[in-house]
Amino acid sequence: MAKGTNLKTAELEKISHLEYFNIAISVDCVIFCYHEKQLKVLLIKSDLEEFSGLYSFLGDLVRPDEDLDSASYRILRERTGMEDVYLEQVHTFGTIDRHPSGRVITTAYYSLIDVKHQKLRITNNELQWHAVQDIRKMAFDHKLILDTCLARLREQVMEHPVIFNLLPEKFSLRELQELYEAILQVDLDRRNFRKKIAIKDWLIDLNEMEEDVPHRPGKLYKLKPEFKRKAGRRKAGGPRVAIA
Amino acid sequence: MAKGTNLKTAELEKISHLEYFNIAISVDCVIFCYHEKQLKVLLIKSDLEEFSGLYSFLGDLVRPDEDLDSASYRILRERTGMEDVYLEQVHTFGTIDRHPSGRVITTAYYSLIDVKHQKLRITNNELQWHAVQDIRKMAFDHKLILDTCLARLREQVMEHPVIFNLLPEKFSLRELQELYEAILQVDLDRRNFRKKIAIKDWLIDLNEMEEDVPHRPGKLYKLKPEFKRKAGRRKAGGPRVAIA
DNA sequence: GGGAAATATGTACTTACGACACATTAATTT
DNA sequence: AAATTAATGTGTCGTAAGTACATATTTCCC
Repeated sequence: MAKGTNLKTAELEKISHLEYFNIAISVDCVIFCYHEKQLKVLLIKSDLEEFSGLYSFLGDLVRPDEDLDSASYRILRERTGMEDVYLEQVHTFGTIDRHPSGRVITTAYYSLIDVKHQKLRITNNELQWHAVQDIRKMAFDHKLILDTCLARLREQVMEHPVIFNLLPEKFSLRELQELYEAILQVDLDRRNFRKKIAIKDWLIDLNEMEEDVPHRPGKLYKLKPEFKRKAGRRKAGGPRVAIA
Repeated sequence: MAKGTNLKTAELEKISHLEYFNIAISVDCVIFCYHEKQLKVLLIKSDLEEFSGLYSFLGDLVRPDEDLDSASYRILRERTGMEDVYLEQVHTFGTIDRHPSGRVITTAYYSLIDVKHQKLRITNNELQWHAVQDIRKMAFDHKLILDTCLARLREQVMEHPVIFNLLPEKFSLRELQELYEAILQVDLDRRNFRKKIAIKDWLIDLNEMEEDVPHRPGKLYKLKPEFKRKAGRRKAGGPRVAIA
């Protein structure tokens, strides 16, 4: 009987027998961007017959010689050309029947990227951005993965300055507010919104103005460098004691 | 090239070749209890030479015919005799070198149990409860797992009524407060604490008193049934809009 | 130059948070 | 049985944050 993950010799022998370990492990990347006032994710059309016409997230099997986190970075790099992205593990999905071709356990990561970033290159033209709101069905259990990542994103956005990874370096407060509204699916009062952002003290006023907007331009801001967290093991940080 | 988790025939063939999939997957259970005014976890002494004298969490390899979640339930059932426990997935740890005997990716779950529960049976006398505060080093990367689960527990405890899984059915407000203090490692003001608990409206006043306490007994309460969440896929729930 | 459409800003009300002190009860000791 | 001890139980006030709400200003466009 196995005792913890303390694999004894007997158990190690099992590793060399396929029947005991025919579980594959993959990672799936839920890549969010913000475009045309909508929160979108990067999807690819499934090539399995079972899921014809449905889309799935980008994923791949984890290689024996790479860390789990590295696998998700690799996928991002290979598919988007971007190097320095916000990426966070969300949840691992492991029901027996989630993959029609066999037992595959997958770890989902979510990523936030600036869709206008210079380095972004979607080479594969089977890849498409889909507005989160419009997605009803997906291949595999990917709709569940999407919902789980969305819930996590909403939690994170309430507490941490991660949202800025979806925006270009310089942005206006209107853009920022519209992004919050797109993610949280609520309307926010402009004055209260600005008050709270001011209190957070996350932003630097660039003393520059928007350009090419059809009406009066707003001021541009950027995130203070100390709040830029790309990959994010969430800091354990002392609890703010609000009890419960 | 693999495309998502859409395994093509070519990729499925890889599944039948061990060299591509010699990654084992396990689950580890971080089982918390509350005893003698301390938050404790259930540990077992590692039987690997590399980790002699160190302790690890209970874990086991995931079987091909069980869900990932089921594997953690199985371990809990086998090791504690308990059936209906609070259990939640926390994080998956997948660095290459985390297990000295080979590539093992593990998904950590945390569990909250009432140490005085009638059904609790720790049969194996190699299993011991250790106060979280006293734990310095552990086998594998289990100290990291502990810290991650502790951080998650602290987050959860601030927002959701999960803490009651650590207490017996009936408890006093003092016990509840001491438990919050043990988990969050802070001192709480009794009056403010009671005020907030009252606002939450989680409790039923049983109109009973503590017994066998060395001084004035306090009133006993129990959690309202509608807040009892055993296994907890966290409800996605609409965001409370506090912006950011 | 006038109109349209956006930016920018402040106040009053309400609710939550945090610090803080004293009377009451029951068990224990004298 | 009276006094002591150690806990339970409760309320107020000042401060900070959250919410609702209206008007003046700037720039673009015609």
